Amino acid sequence: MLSITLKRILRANFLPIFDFDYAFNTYLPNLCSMDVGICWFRKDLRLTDNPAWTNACLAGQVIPVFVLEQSLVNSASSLKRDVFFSHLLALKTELNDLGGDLLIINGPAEKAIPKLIARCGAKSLYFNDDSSPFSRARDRKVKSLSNVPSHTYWGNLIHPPGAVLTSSGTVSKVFTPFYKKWVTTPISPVGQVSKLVFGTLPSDLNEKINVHPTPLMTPGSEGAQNRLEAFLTRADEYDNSRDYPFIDATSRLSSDLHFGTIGPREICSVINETSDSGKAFVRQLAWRDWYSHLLFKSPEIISLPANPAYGKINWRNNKDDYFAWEEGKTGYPIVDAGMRELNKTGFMHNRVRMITGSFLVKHLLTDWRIGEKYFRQILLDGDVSQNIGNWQWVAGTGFDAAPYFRIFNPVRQSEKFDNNGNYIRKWVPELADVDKKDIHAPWLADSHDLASKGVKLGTDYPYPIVDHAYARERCLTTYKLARENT
DNA sequence: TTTTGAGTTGTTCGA
DNA sequence: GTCGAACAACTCAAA
Repeated sequence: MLSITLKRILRANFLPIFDFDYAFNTYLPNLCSMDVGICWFRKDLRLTDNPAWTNACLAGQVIPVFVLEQSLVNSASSLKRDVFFSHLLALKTELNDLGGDLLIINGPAEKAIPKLIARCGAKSLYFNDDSSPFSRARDRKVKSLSNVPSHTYWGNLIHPPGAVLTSSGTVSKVFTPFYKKWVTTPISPVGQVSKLVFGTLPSDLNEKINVHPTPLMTPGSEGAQNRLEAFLTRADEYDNSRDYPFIDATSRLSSDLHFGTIGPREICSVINETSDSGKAFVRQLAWRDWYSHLLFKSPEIISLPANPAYGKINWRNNKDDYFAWEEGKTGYPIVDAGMRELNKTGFMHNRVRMITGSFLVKHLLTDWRIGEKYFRQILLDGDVSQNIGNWQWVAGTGFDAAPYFRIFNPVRQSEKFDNNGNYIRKWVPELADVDKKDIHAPWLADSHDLASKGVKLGTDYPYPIVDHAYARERCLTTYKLARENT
């Protein structure tokens, strides 16, 4: 449960902490006079800082529903699926504890929601918006087929698309001017849930879910609150330490933000924004909004480079290279460590995401969309808008992206950010005994030294699949050619 | 309309 | 080991 301190802070910040005593003891509504509304949960599996839920509750009797989209469920890794189902069941339990339930029905939503509305005689539909093109197309259909008013909110962002614009009314294509506006835009409060009356659920529609509970994280908003609290104890170190993958300095809230077990405004409200670390962290939430706003305004960036100068890169897309990358067998320890952390846990430290992403795109000249797809499937925080924005950044094709000639040197990065090699040792156990001086580039080490640590290159750990200096030149040439041919 | 200044996260080379 | 410049010009936002 929430600590007393955190609860106090949240209340002080007028966020919608549910006051159950108030709801049940002081407000006794007249059931008959209240309209029924559907609250459609999507990537907002929480009851606090959730404007769709808050407004649905205020409006009348509420029927909470989740629609299982098989295509989405099937495209996620089994781990991501289990984490998601665990969150979903946690929400269901939370609603059960309040005397209600979460109806879980099979999609597609454009059939399921209108059917449910008709079945329940609902008068309105509430949900939180999503900027991904898939979501928007589906939501348009749902709205047009529903025959009742839809009330939608951008509850998963700090500011909605359109709220942070340049003086000419566009979304800034450069981050810093966006951020300057963003950070001075007042955050609109989400109203408080002051009453809650559940409508009668057509329980015969409820689907059964098989979950393999994952030991990786406590599910639901309770788990998310625990993670937020844990982060707050080390948040002062964020600015100094967040770049070092072996240090537990990042918030680890990205997956909760993706599934919506916590809301960004709630996180923002407990961060000390006067400190350097607090500012740096909140700035990351601005990036999150920015990428979402950009995708909302320019849905084509889901598959096309935001910068048309890079529309004609001659990708190699070599399959062997790609699979070596995916499996963490490139021969560059920091790259392999990152990919193995990802494959094992569904998470990768941000610094290492840049290194592995840059390696795939620039060293191997693999189309960024291939890496984007893989990350989105496997990452527990894999989110369309964020993944697109970050991969386009790494590839140099995005808005305000890394310049094409900025090519990460995996060895320099490794020396700089994992100097002792502890991150590598954790995820590439065959190198666990290798000395600090040899671990970043084992192919440069004395083979006898390596052998004494139990490593024979080519047998126990691969040689690098490509030479850095060669790959760097190849990348520069290829990108230059693409620019010239535009 | 024109001008000005700024721009997430790097690398390499030479002094 | 440390420092600054070059990389390659460019685009964008704001004045």
